[in-house]
Amino acid sequence: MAKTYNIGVEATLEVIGGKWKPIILCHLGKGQQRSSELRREIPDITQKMLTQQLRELEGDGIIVRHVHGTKAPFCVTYDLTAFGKTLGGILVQMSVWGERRIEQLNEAGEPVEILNPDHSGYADILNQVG
Amino acid sequence: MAKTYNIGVEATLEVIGGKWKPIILCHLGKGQQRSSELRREIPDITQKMLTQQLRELEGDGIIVRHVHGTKAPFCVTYDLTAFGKTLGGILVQMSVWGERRIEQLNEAGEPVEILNPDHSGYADILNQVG
DNA sequence: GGCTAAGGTTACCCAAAAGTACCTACTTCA
DNA sequence: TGAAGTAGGTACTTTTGGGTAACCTTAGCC
Repeated sequence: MAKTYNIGVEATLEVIGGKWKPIILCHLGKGQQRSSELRREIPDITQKMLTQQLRELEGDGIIVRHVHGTKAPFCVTYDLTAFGKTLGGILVQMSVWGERRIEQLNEAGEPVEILNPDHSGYADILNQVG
Repeated sequence: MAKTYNIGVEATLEVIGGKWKPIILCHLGKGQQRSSELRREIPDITQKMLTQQLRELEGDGIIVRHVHGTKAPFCVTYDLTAFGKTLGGILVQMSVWGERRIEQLNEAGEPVEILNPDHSGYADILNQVG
C-alpha cells in the first residue's frame, strides 16, 4: 500500500515539520556541527529529542552522521547532505517570512520575542535570495 | 509574558504547519473558494477540521471570510489576504521540493503516490520562481 | 573512589492535534 | 413530507508528538 500525499507540500512538511527539525537544520546550515554543539545552541531541546530528530533526518537523507574515534567519549558530527542543502532556500524564506510576521505582531501590540534573529546558518543563501 | 521563538522558521510553521493548512492555502492560491468547494477538493478533511483551520488562518490574517447573502443557504467564500499571498513563494518552493523528494523515493523503490501533482494554485508565482 | 564529559537508549507520562459522531438552522426541490 | 445542500457547532475519543527521568559505556581528572 503506497503512501499517498495530496500535494507536494505534505512531503516537505514530513521532513522539516515539527518543533525541532527546522531549528536543527538552520544550525546545520552553518556547517558541520557536533552533537554537543547543537545541544548548547538549542538549550531547550532534550538529549532524547535531539537524537530522535537527528535519526529521522538521517533516515530521510537530509543529514549524515560521522563518528570520530572508536572509544568513548565519542566525537559525533552531523552535516547536511547535498540533498539536505537543497532545503536551504525554503528555510531561508521561512525565516524571513517568520521574522516579518513577528515584526507585525509586535507592531500590533502583541509582544513576541525572537531569540536568534540571524537567519541561522543560511545567510549565504539569503544573500542570493534577497 | 511574551511568546518567544528561537528562530523565524518557528513563527512560519505556526501559521502554515499542521496537516491541513498548507493544503488549504494551496487551494486558495488558485483564488477565492467556497467552503463547499474546499471540502470537495480536499475529500479527506472533515467539516470540523476545515472550519477550525480556516478560523485559525483568518485569525492570523492570512485569509478573509466573506458571507454572501443574508438568508440560508449561505454562500461563504474564503480568499487570501495580501499578507497571505506573501506565503506564495514558500508554498511553491515546498511543493516543488516535496515533489522532487517523492520522485526520489519512487526511484529508490519506495512507492509513493501524489494525488495533486499540479503545484496547486500558485502556478503563476511558480513561473517567476523557476 | 567520585566527579564530569561525551553520546546515546529506554520506559513512562502528558498534552495537543486530529478524527468520529451527532447536532443546529434554513431552503429548495421532488 | 422528507431528502439534500450549505455552513457550522460540540462532545467525546484516539493518535501522535514531545517531555521527564533513569540508565548505559568509556575516559580523564583530582
